[in-house]
Amino acid sequence: MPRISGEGVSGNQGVVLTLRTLEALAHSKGQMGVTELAAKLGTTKTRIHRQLRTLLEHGYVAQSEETGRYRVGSRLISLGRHVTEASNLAGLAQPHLSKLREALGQSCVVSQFEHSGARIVMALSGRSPIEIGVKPGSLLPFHNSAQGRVMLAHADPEFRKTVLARPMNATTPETIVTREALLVELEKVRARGWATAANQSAMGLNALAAPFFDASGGVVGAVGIVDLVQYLPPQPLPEQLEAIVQAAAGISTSLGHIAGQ
Amino acid sequence: MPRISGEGVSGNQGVVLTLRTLEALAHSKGQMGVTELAAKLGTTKTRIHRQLRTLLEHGYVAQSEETGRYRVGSRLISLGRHVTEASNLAGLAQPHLSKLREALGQSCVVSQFEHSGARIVMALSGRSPIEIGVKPGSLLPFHNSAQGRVMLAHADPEFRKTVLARPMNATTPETIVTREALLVELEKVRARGWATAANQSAMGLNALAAPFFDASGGVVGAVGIVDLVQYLPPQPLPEQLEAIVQAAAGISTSLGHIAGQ
DNA sequence: TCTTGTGTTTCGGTAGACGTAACGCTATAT
DNA sequence: ATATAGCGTTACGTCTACCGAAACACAAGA
Repeated sequence: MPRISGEGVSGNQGVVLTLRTLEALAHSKGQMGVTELAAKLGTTKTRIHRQLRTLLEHGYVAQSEETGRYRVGSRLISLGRHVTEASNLAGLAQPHLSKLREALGQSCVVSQFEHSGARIVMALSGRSPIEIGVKPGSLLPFHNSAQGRVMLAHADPEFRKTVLARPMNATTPETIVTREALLVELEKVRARGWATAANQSAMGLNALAAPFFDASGGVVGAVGIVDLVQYLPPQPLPEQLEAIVQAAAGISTSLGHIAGQ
Repeated sequence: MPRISGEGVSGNQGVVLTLRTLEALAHSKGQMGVTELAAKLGTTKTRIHRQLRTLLEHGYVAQSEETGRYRVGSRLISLGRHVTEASNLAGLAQPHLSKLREALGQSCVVSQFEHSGARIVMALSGRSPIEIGVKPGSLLPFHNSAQGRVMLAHADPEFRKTVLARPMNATTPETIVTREALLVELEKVRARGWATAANQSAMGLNALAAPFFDASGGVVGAVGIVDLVQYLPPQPLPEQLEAIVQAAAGISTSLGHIAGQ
């Protein structure tokens, strides 16, 4: 007999499987097989297969012609574009960034997590007559920038592993370029929730960054300040730390993240 | 008796309604009611309501506490982020942009459609010693930029209407600032598939842009070139037109768009 | 106060989704 | 070569979980 509604369980239950399937496909960078999905989602192959058939027919997923595995489809991408546009990271982060600039007077930056690094989304230049900052649209490497490090530290462990396997170039004599050293640094960063990068991308330059997260707990991007080491020491001032952490927390909240993991 | 599979109809059918519901919510900027959704999707209130209940329980949609209407939820936003990241407009467009720069030697730009204007995603500067271009991350207005105009011309008619109702500032004496004149220009742009903007954002400057689309046929962004009017006349050269249109078509194809609307 | 609109709930019947099990097929290992 | 193991896919009968029509509770106007 059907459980009508009562409490807790209600509505369609096939739907949640579908959405979890799409989530799994979206989170996995490449393609996924039926069996793999069934195992990951704890259900039978048949169910997954039927769902995928339907999704395939409507263009939400696509199937590799040769391997038979499935990947995100064009219609889902289109949906994703509309959704992210509605959420609008730049607009959401702007008040927090302005407040940060107001409080510290230094160059402030918001960047977004991408698989190839930290993409600068927005920047406000500091009050100092000397222009220190990064250009919007540019991509910061994971290994030698505060923004990149703090994202990598909070990213999916498996993804972190693949990044650490990539070769790292030294932009200064002090740049961390060995897998082991960076691993140690990242562990420290993850534990305290913020990262610095003194003399890492250029001598005399430092940055301080903290991550923000969305509702699912995944890291979306980072907010940070950039300045000369003289004004932003390797061990940042308490007010700088507090301001950054607060700004990051504010953006997280705006993104629907519930504090406390 | 169940129609097993046969041809045409197969798989779950509740799923497609759910996804169409999410699409409807994503496309409408604000919130939507149960009745409204039911009418739009051609089904009963009951069905929609149950779907929404399930989606609500899992965080894919959110419900306004006071009006009872529904909007996109945090978890869907998170999904959208992952999906769009996987599609990666910047990476996709890069080869086409490089080819364009190669062919014309002028400053080339890719921008993405946003509700407040054309957001510059990527730019390559030209071969000329004089630096002409736009900075990545900046936002071009709809009314006085070629990129903005070509997007607006191909955007949803209703959205175009709301944009045209907004006040427009004149950045040069020649800038089109009246609703009627812009409407005429947009109609021309839509018909021929490309836009220019000579002396519109600054005197002596011109731009040429063509739009690209995703699989659903919606405009995603535009690719364009920027140069002095001297080198990019109000009526662009045939080779410039051809190169731009080809680049745009190439990006469309990469995005899964099937040529011919 | 009556009407007309919301979003929400109930309820029985049925058709559509479910699991089990078998099918081709391709690679890998024997 | 041959056997094995894994993949994505299909078949089919059971049964459950979704569906539609109609009623409900509440809000806003007339």
